[in-house]
This record gives sequence, structure tokens and C-alpha cells, in this order.
Amino acid sequence: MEKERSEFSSPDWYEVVYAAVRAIPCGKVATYGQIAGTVSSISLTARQVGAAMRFAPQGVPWQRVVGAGGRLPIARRSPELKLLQIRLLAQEGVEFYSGDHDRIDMARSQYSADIDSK
DNA sequence: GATCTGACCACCG
DNA sequence: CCGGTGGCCAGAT
Repeated sequence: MEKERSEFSSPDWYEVVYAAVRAIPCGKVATYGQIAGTVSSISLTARQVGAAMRFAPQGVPWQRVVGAGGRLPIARRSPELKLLQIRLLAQEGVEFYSGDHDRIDMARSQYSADIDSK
């Protein structure tokens, strides 16, 4: 069924990205590059994923998408969103490095896609 | 159709 | 650890 999105010029592939983000379970996070890799049907880069997140509608857990190495590149754009993301993730049980609330413990909370069990 | 920009990422110093 | 640079691909002008 078609989606009415005349308010913004959101390309079709946005929906695909959102679907991948929704697939991230609670308490886990994925990197932008990871999402881009998950959507192998199209050739997307991490930047494209970020651009899509900006238009993320309600129901999409955008907070579970983080930068590589557990960093929060969103901080450059909006310090407020950074704090919001940290708070939301902490609520879901995602752990941060001790003493550094800006970094996520990827080794523990990164979502392993079905690509390869490693 | 050329150019700039971007919720990125890896590399180097 | 911090900052700059190039590469990536799609949208906006």
C-alpha cells in the first residue's frame, strides 16, 4: 500500500531503512554502517542512513542507531538529542562505559545481524 | 548536469 | 585523545 508522505520528499528507500531499524531488539544497538550493510538490496552508505533518521517517523527506535565505536555523532547536530538518546537507551538497559556517558559499550550491546555469527 | 552538503567511517599525524 | 582529510552515495539547489 502506498504511504502518504507529501509533507516531505522522502525517497522510497527510507522505508527500507526504517524497517531495519525496527528490527533492532530492545536493549541492543546498531551502527549506521551496520544498517547500511543490512540493506544490501540497495547500495547505501552510513550517511544515507543518517539522513533517513532525520525524517524518522514515530515508531522507529532511532535511538538504537549509533555511530561506529559506540560514539554519538548526533551530538554535533544537537546536544539535546544526545542527552535524550542516552536517557532512552539507558532506560532500555543499554550499558555505557563507566565514567563516560557519551560512549556505549558496543562489545555488550551491539546487535548482531544474521550476517555471520561471530 | 555540476556543485555543495550531510544524525558517517576509516585513516593518519 | 583530538583534529584534519578523503571516500562514500543520494538529495537539494
